[in-house]
Amino acid sequence: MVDVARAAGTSQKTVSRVVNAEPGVRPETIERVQRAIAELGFRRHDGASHLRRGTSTASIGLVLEDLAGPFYAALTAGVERRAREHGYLLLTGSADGDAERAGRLVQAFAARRVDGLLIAPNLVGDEVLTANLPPDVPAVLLDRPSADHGTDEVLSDNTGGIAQAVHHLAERGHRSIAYLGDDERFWTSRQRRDGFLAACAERGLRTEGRVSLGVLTPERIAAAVSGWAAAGVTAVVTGNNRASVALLHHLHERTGPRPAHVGFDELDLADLLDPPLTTVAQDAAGIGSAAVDLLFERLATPTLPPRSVVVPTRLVVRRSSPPPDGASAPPVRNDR
Amino acid sequence: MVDVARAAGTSQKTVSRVVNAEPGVRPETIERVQRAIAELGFRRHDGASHLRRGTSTASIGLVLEDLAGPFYAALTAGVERRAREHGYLLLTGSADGDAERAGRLVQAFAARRVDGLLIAPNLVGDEVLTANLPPDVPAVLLDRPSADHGTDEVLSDNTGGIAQAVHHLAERGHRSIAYLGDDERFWTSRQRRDGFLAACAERGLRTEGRVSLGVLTPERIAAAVSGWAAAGVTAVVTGNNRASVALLHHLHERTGPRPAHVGFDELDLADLLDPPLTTVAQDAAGIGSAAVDLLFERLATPTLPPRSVVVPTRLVVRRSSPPPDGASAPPVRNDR
DNA sequence: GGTCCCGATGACAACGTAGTCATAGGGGGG
DNA sequence: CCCCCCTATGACTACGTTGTCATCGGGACC
Repeated sequence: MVDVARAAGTSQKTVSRVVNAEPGVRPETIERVQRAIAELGFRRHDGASHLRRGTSTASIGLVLEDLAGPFYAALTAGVERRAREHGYLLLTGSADGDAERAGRLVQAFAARRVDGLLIAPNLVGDEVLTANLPPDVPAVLLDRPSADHGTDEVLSDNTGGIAQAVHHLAERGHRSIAYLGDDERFWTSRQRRDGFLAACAERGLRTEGRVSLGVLTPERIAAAVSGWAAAGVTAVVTGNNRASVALLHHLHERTGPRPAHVGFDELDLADLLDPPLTTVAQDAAGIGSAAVDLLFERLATPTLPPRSVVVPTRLVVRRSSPPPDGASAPPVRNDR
Repeated sequence: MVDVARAAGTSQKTVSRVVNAEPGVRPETIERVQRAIAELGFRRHDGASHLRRGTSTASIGLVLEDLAGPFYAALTAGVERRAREHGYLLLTGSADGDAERAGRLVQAFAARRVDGLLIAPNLVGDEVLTANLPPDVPAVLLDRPSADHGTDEVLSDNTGGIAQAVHHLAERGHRSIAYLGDDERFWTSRQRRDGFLAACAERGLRTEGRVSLGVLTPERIAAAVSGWAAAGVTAVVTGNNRASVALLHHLHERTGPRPAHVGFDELDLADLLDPPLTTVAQDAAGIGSAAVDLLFERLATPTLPPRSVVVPTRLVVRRSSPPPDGASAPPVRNDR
């Protein structure tokens, strides 16, 4: 601005006025300053401006588990869209399963003075965040709750979504349903398993020996599926995208009767599979934009109590979940 | 730092020394300062630090077409990983097909004083970027060249990848191959079409009436496919992910003989489709990390001439590209 | 003509940090 | 015992910007 002022034959303060479109500058002065700005290629230094103004940086930080997965990509898109609507910029980073890395990201974002943080890594425990998150930086947890409920959070309706899957299968006549979950270090894996157990209990369905949670190795899946076949299982619910794909691979390479299958979380090509996969679709973009909304509300009113938003899921019935062999779908119950 | 200094009974400058681990501070002083930092919850203001130091902000800006697509998600992951290895933070934004929005993103990133820009939106013309990109901010174009070759660029080997697909089909005995491309406003759509024409010419294959480029409406695809069937087409190459999916949907809802199909760009579930789809896989993450490498090289040596990096593709043969009916695969030619 | 007021502009300080240089205190060598 | 040098520390200033207040000139009004 000093250089521009010299070129325009005015003071640095007047340049500031022109740059910020403040009133009370003569039109011809504005003209001179703008010409000088164009000639010198001047750009305002936003960092210095924020420093002096003491205002926010109009940016938020997003910590993810990984950037490439479709769920996180859709979530990021939802976050970025809503943030941009507010004129905010988005900083992103992925933890890649490393709690220390997540902590460093949180600290780096905080040092950049982001206005708030959105924290989604599923494999990282609370302790790292509470150790790294400065108390004056508002944060929203995504897709996972905080243990002490001190922060806002946005969750998928895991329990309800799994219940949708179980009820759908039960209404089609399945009486022996299994659950295949991902690594139990994922909170969502455990949460959805619990939802599965609850929904089965509500339906009076047995679950003993029908639940498998853990790292998705082909061996574990093969063992689980063959055990289930022996137990008369006719339908499987998979607890996330990766579990769905793992089961599909297993079934793909194997002959014999195919259990009905409902997958939690939508797959891009679900309707092109053979058979097209019935899924419980999560609204990843909706989770992202809801989180941004929570964050802005908290920035406006820091004294709000911690809130928890549950984003509904949607059952997308395709052809992978027919009634079991020999049974036709019973009439739909009317009590729900 | 002033507050910390008061609490520690020292000067602000000594706090700065402790924070930056500068030598020449007595251990007990360090101790006192660190205690005060912990008590007050002090964090250094990175923006002020960068301002005073006059150094870079250790951040780069990434402008994408959209954040949710699998190609862009993988690309972002590659960028973020490499940037983090250098201790850089990543700002992201999507243009969503809007050139003006892309320009605003470029300006916002430049005002934040990012050290460099990575620009990937495929639907946006050069003019917006040249109008918005300050000459002193290094930029790398991704997945699309610049018209005037003034900036570095990283491209997929579109021509070579399409040639891989054509040669693969030709070697299996196909003599009448068609190309289905996405909206021709995408530079990659046109580039891959040209690659298709060149590869067919090299093989002596006719292309008249076998190339369809444009918005992927079901109507256009149906018209193209039925036209091709009349022309004796036995194999189709699709020019990107969306074209592959569109064609798969069309084939899925239609009976009759199924042409062989090779898709440009990998699909997550390609091997679970029926039949599993032969693809030309792009290395999206490799494109991203190569772009970051180019950027850092230019930051180190601003006088480098503009460079163009072509990232190779990889043909993944699956079962959607068998020889045409009645033909067995001829022996593989040895001249290549 | 004097006073008041308003529009336009500039001088100065401050945001939080780090570089430069000065200074105080202490120990060793002459 | 004096001087020198080294260690530890602090005062001051600048980075680029904006808020505050002062100043200057001119026109309107009495």
